[in-house]
Amino acid sequence: MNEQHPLGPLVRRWSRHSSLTPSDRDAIIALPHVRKTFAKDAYMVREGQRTHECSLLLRGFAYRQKLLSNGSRQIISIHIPTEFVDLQNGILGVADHSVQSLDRCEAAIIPRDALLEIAARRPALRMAMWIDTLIDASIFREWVVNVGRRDARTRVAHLLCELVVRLEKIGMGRDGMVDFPLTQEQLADCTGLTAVHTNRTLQSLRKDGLIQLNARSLTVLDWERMREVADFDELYLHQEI
Amino acid sequence: MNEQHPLGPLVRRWSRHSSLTPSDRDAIIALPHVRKTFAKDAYMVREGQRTHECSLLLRGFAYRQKLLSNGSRQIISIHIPTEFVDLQNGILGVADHSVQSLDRCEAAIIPRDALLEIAARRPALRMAMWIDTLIDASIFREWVVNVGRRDARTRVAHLLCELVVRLEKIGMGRDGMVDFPLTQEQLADCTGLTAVHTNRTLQSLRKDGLIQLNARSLTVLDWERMREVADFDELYLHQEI
DNA sequence: CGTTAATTTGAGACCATTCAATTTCGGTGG
DNA sequence: CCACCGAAATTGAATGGTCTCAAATTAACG
Repeated sequence: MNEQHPLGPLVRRWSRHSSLTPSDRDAIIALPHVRKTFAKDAYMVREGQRTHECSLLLRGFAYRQKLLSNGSRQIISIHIPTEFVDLQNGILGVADHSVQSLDRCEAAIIPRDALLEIAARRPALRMAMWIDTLIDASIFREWVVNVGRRDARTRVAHLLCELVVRLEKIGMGRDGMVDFPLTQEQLADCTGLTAVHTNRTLQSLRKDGLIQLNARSLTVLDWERMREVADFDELYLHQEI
Repeated sequence: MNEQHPLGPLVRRWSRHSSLTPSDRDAIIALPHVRKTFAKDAYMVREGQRTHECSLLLRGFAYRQKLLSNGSRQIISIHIPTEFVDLQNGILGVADHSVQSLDRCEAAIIPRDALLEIAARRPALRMAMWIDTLIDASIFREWVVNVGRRDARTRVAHLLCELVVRLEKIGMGRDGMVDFPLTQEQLADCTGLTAVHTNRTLQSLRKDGLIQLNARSLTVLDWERMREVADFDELYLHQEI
């Protein structure tokens, strides 16, 4: 029963962009792993650390960040369940940034060698892994655009759109409403703004009837107009379905 | 003679991060390809285009960009000789952004299927390709940090550092002096600044005796201090040697 | 229900932008 | 070789978006 198995979601994710044989699916399910729970704000990976395993997020949210010498930080990406938070580290061998949990979350820890081994033996799976890292990269590119060339309002709206779409893709959320665990300060660190200005920007989006955001819950009220305001085109997410 | 062969530089680049057997090297050299010259400012890849081939830059510089609905643009990355400008497109199948030449340049156009085929048969080469795309992604992450959380001066300095280091790695440049084909407007589109402010920022770096920049030539005069000013740590380039 | 974290508000300062004009530079034709 | 041209670089002044700092309010949590 893949449906109940902790690695079932990974099978489903990879099936979306790669065509897997039944035996590929079995190979995923057979991956050795241990489940691990992380408290809120726990480090899942530390910058500079050598990698021996990869973490697949099963429940909860996580983010990747880089700290600057002047004390500020930039969040590089947000991760939602069914995603690897550090697949690239498993390949490059050393983490060039940290990963932290956004809330209490659960992950399947898979030995790096086990992943490399199924990658070596199973063309479809290695392609699926590669594609995962390429989609990651595509999202990074869009983030460069977001922080580089969009004003605060558009920038924040774009990030919200991305998260809602990604959450809906994995079935977490309906009618534009999703669980939303980011504080405004974290939102600010995603968008390169200050927390204060992020607050004012959110108020502006609220006032215009575009979103509703409170108590861990985000709703996009007018998807049509939101998409417009956010300059949002989801092609870069490469999620055809 | 790999030294004279157009794909020789690719052998050398991949050898830096992956260990290749002689037969791997031969397989690279045997890749079918055609040489193609691009005029200055020519499109090498267009956003939305389906991919049938990948371009390896042999001479000259190129950049990837995204255009926004408000008319502005963000440059996503700069590419120098020996790099693929669109390896990820070859895998994902559709280009989510454009690639343009920065000056007159020359590329080896390799059929996508030929690359996929050596990737399928040669573990070391597929790993080398994957690593290339992962290093790309790592650079994107650093760019997010750069435009997101650094002020103009640090931001521009950081970009200059990155380019000098990457150019020196491939033997183009000595003693901090490199061929530099970016206009200030393009520099601005890399850093999310305006051309005017980029100009003032460069002047400030010049005034402080950090760089010399004119007529397609950039020299870092005080590498120690420049590194400091730029908040530059090259770990993210993943170029051990 | 107290305590801390998160959000909100206000006012002033500043970094970067905008717009417009001027100067320099690289390339081209006479 | 010089005159010319358009592109690139430079300068100035005014505007504005975002930041900073500090305080007040609200929400989360044990």
